Amino acid sequence: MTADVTPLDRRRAAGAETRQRIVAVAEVLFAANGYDAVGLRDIIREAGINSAAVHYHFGTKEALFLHILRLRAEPIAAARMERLDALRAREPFELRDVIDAFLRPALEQAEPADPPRANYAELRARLSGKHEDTVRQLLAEIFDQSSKAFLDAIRQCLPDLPEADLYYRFHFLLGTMVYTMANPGRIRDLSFGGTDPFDFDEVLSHLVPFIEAGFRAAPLSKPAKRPLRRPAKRGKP
Amino acid sequence: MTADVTPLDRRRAAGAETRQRIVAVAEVLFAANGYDAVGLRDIIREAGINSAAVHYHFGTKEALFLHILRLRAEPIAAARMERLDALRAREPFELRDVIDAFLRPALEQAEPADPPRANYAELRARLSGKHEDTVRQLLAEIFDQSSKAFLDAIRQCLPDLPEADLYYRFHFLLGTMVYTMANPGRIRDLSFGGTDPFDFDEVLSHLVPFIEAGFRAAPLSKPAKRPLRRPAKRGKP
DNA sequence: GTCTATACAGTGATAGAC
DNA sequence: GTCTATCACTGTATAGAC
Repeated sequence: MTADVTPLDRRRAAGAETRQRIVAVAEVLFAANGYDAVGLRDIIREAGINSAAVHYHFGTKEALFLHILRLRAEPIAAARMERLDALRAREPFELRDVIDAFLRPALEQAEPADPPRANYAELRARLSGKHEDTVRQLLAEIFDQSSKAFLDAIRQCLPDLPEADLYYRFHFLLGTMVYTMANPGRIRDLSFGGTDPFDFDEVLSHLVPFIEAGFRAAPLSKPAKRPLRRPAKRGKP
Repeated sequence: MTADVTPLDRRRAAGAETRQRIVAVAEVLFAANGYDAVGLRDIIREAGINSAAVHYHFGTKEALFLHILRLRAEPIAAARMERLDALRAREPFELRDVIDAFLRPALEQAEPADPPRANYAELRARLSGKHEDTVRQLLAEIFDQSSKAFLDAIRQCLPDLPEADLYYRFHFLLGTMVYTMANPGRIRDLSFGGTDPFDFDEVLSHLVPFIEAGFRAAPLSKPAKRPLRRPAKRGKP
């Protein structure tokens, strides 16, 4: 039985372990120093392997990064859907709970972990503009489904809000979220140390009411260029 | 008189022209392709000069980029102060006008120009994370004065808003602004072409009411330092 | 003072031996 | 499946012409 472990099996096992070690080392370095500041040679030194091993397992440095980014982004999308399903289970739900369900999974990840790992915000923020298109495509693939589900939920809470306003305001929601996650400590600087560096529970307690009020602002309903179409009260297409 | 033009003067004039051409070429390339995607060799080829000329005038590629960024950022800060002064000349002013005065100069720059030039949002967005600290320092130097003036103006409009809430909400304001400027066309994607790609006047007409409503939301008015800590609500053993 | 020619140490990627 | 050797390319630095 034990003799069934062939040299090939042992190599495969070693390969899988090498792969894991590359990811573990790379994600910490990327998150701490940024994509461009980390050379492949830094990764291979820390992981005790050869440069070609990275290329064998992941192809390119960019692909390695995207692999890690996906690793941290997918749980966020999943957690959002889970929370939204929980809300839908006990309708009617409140707008603020929908907003909270969307934001919390993303902000939670910024908490420090042991063993240290990257979080989505750090990775997303520290990527150079060169790979913008690839990243945008990856994130669209991961987040589009849940984003659409949340747009539906918000629309359900605000049936009188014109579609254009809904999309604009969801866009603004994304802006505050990304900026807040990408700039922890920024609030502290502005306020001369008056607020906590990054307590995601406190951030959420400020962010959710802000966004909710924004969503509840009077819609534009401007008679100008293009009269905005009424959403036609779509319940289910 | 005309004989007073020495060879040195001619060299200086030529030098200034070279400097200008470097900036003109570099800012278009940077804005279009991103910092990392543009090599110094792309710039020198397009400008018809040698690589050491760039090194002579600006020292490093990063310094050249920061020079251009400053060139586009400073007018924004100046325009903000100008608009705020105009508001203060006819007090009392409205919160929405303060917000508009802050956002409009930044968004206006995104309009296309001829000859083509970079705008602040493109430059800021397309920089890699490697130079984050340097950029943050530069932008702080440029924007801190006007930001503080606007914080004062907002505080004047909302005298009952606690300081912590003020800073948080100003931070959220920055987030929506940066994200919107950095992602023109993002709204169009979300809404399947329902809204304009980048009409800064339309964007402002949506953004200003959203932000104003956020600022006017009920403050947290938390009694203790840390009331948000749920003592032992953890359902996990 | 301004700029050209040239060289240098670093990067990510790759071919091919083992 | 893993490694050595090497590639083309990057940003930077220096010497020296004008």
